Amino acid sequence: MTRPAKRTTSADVAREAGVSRATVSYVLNNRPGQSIPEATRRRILEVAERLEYRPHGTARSLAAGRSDIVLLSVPDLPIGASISRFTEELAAALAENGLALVTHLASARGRPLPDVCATVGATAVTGFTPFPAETVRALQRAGAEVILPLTAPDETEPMLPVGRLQADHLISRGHRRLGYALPAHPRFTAMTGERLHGVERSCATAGLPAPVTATVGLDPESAASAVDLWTAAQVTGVCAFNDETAVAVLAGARARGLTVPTDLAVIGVDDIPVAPVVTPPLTTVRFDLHAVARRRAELIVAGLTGSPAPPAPTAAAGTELVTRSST
Amino acid sequence: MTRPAKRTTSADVAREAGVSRATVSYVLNNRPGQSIPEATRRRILEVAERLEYRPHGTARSLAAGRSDIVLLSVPDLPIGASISRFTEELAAALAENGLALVTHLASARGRPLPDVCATVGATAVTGFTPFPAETVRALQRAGAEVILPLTAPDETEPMLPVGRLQADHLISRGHRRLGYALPAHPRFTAMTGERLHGVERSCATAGLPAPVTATVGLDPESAASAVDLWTAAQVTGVCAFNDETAVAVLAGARARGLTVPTDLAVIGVDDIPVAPVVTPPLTTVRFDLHAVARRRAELIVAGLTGSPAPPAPTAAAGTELVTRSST
DNA sequence: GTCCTTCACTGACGCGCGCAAGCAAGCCGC
DNA sequence: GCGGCTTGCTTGCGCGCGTCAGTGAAGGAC
Repeated sequence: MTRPAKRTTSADVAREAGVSRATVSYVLNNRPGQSIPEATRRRILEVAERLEYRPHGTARSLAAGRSDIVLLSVPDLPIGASISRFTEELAAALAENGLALVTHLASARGRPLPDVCATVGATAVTGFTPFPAETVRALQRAGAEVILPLTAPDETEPMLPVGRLQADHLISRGHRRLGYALPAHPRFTAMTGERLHGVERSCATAGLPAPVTATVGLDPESAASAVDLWTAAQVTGVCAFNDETAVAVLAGARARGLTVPTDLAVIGVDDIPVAPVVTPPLTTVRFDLHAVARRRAELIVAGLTGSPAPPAPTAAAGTELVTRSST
Repeated sequence: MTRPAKRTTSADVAREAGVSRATVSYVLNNRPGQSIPEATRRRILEVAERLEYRPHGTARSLAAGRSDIVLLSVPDLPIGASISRFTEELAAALAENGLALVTHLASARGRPLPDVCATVGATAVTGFTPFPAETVRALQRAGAEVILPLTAPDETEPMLPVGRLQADHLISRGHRRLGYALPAHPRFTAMTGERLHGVERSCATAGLPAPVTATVGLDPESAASAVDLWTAAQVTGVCAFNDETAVAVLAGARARGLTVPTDLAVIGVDDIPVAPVVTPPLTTVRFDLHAVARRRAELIVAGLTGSPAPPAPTAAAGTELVTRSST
């Protein structure tokens, strides 16, 4: 709620420095192929500094035909902490390349993604899962040049190693029958598959039966029922979809008089802040979101500049076991 | 990584509909004071639909001198879950008014806020705490028209009721000496003051001594030391800055052989997902971030349109006690 | 003296849009 | 028949910027 307060334009700088706008533009973007004597260059830079000139991104985008805005489509409404952190890491990584991130909640009642893409003038669009072909086309018509993830080979199943790491850890501890705790909230359904798949693979590799899955809500009763199920199936180790679910399993075990980890071992994913201070401290798999976000940012920048994509990191990079007392 | 794929402009629609660009603009923005026969109107709308025309936000912003972008300055790097949720709620609430939110991590190594404001062409800038006067001026020069929060009366201490609610609950349970658990991570320091202040006020009102503060890190040892401090001071009830800290206090109490809530009562803030499944289930204060974000969005929209600000909600609205077994 | 090249710039266009002003046609009152 | 009013448009400007084509002056080659 303040006055418009006329902003300084490159014309102001040009006038003050006694040159034309074009020269100012060349200097400030230090465009190659232009011969500008050091004296002029310094003078322009000095004036720009003094007038606090900042190029108007909107106008620049219009002229250049491309903006510095990346649109992130976030699946549902209330999100887990790790996704939020991914968002922030991505924003930070993009910011280092002069790109701004705008997040769009893809709820049913909200505006469709291509609409938003057009109105903010985004040149790149990202999401957690690949977009349907029709959406991709609509986005392109809306001005998006880079759309990720596509179904590129290195992007297919980034979460699979997480499940493998969980299962391998339990198996190495001698557990022969594993359980898998699925989260109750529907917003996770898109992500559960991969992690569970990783656990199944490890079981198969070790010649063990497939994990016994159970849905665990965030209340003690729900968790206790799941524990009953696992006890009946002689499960001794449980991989949980995430740490919240794991903590619920901990509560369920306690409700049934089981001690962790001797009667039942539990391992989570995420290493949430409370993981070290629950009872017993939770063994978990930490996922290096920083690295994932960074890589995503690199891919976007590469796509925008037309440079080749950076090499893919090894599959399990950034996935780390944090051993505590629950296993 | 796809082709530019020329976008449809309003000129395309105009040509196809056999009218001028201005007419298209008038119809699509259904501008009052223009008399356009229903036939023409329908024809233009139909063509726009058919060509999948979406106005180019960048150009619109340039022409109108104002963008539909709101910039949110987020304090430090890794953020608590509740702040992330606020961000998302705000984005959703703004999206309903056709505004897009871009978040900027105000880290030291990042670009300064006014820079970002200019490059994304934001018309409104928000943050969690009021901006220093100098920053406000720089933002205005960068094109920001609305800057919140200012030190408006209704925005000053939104978190104070949270502390009051915590303390009042413990006092009503008969506790006469309270402790306050401060988080160890420096990123919270800007926010601890208000909540602690609320607790202090309630203590003063009830004629009790000021709360005994202790810093509690997210590890059992740190929490145990704090518990020792409180035990020595005959504290029987602890208000924690947030749920994570509260869970740590729970661990500290257990480490010292105290039972919760009989020996030591604990109350948190946020109602994080694991709150119902820790031992014992955590009593906490839930903060209606949805309402806060909504109100913030309303204030921004009001500021942008020049309409009067909506009435302030009552101070404690949206703050709710969730009673479980830890008190 | 003429021609060519390099240097150091400048003029002007266009990106897609909102909006002020203008303008032809039709109609009305007198 | 004429001035004035409404209706239904159109023409044209400008937002701030990137960028291309051009241009005058200086310097060198012959």
